[in-house]
Amino acid sequence: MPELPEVEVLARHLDGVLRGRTVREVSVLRVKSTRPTSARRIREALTGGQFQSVRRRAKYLLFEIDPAGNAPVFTLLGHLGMTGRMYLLPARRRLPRHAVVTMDLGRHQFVFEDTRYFGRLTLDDSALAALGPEPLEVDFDGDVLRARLGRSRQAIKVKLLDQRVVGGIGNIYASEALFRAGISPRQAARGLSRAKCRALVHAIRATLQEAIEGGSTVPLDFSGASRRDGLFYYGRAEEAPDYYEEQLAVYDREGEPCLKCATPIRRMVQAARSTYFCPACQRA
DNA sequence: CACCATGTTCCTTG
DNA sequence: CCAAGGAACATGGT
Repeated sequence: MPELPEVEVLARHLDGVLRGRTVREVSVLRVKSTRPTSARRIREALTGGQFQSVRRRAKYLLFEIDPAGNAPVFTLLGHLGMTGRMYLLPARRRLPRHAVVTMDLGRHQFVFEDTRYFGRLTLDDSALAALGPEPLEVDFDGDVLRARLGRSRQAIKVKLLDQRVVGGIGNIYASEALFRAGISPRQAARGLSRAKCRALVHAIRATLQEAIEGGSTVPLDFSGASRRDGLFYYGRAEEAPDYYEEQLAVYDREGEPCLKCATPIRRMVQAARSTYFCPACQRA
């Protein structure tokens, strides 16, 4: 689920529901999910604290917390991994099987649920330092991307997944942006011209922005209680229109006609991940 | 049983 | 030292 647009939509939602709320109690049900911070440190840091804001950086959620007492404001870092969800439930509501961290907020409880345990809720923010630029910031342009690609011979698709190059793009939007820009996912990063880099940046921004808007205009169910939700699988309310399928031009559409030229979409594997592309619109 | 999955990190190889 | 590839992490769906 979670690439930049999904995390952005979730961050806006959580900011609205958490701002000003006080943490009465914290339960760490899976020690793994807070590492390297211990469960005890998480409890001590958060208990009695108040949420000031929730923001996003790349695929990370940043919870600004004003702690109990006179201690300075600090940041709690969240990452959803592949299957993480974060949402509020009424107090005392039964927890899902894979709840990993919960916080008692009074009438509600905050739930971090994570089936595969790849996600994190931690005080360790060291991962932020290595992140590349935010793709939606104005200073991210073709020349910035080109400089970050450097002399690498690696395929551009693989490079877009490298969070040090640019932050927030995942496997779905990497394929989508390359299709939109008409660039072959196999293209060596160092071989992209200035013009191609500009086109790619434009495609990345448009793709991410549209996904954010799509997620913002649809009623979302962040608990995923309604099954069967495509990309916003954390995600889309059952009665909502089938937004996801309509949005994605190539991802998970192997064998289906290209929306531009009707050539069958192909799937291939790069760096052990699926890449989808149109062999006609995205020539090497 | 086989294969696949929206992510990150670590180990190995060249 | 670096770049690149692949496995590992863990669970569930098809």
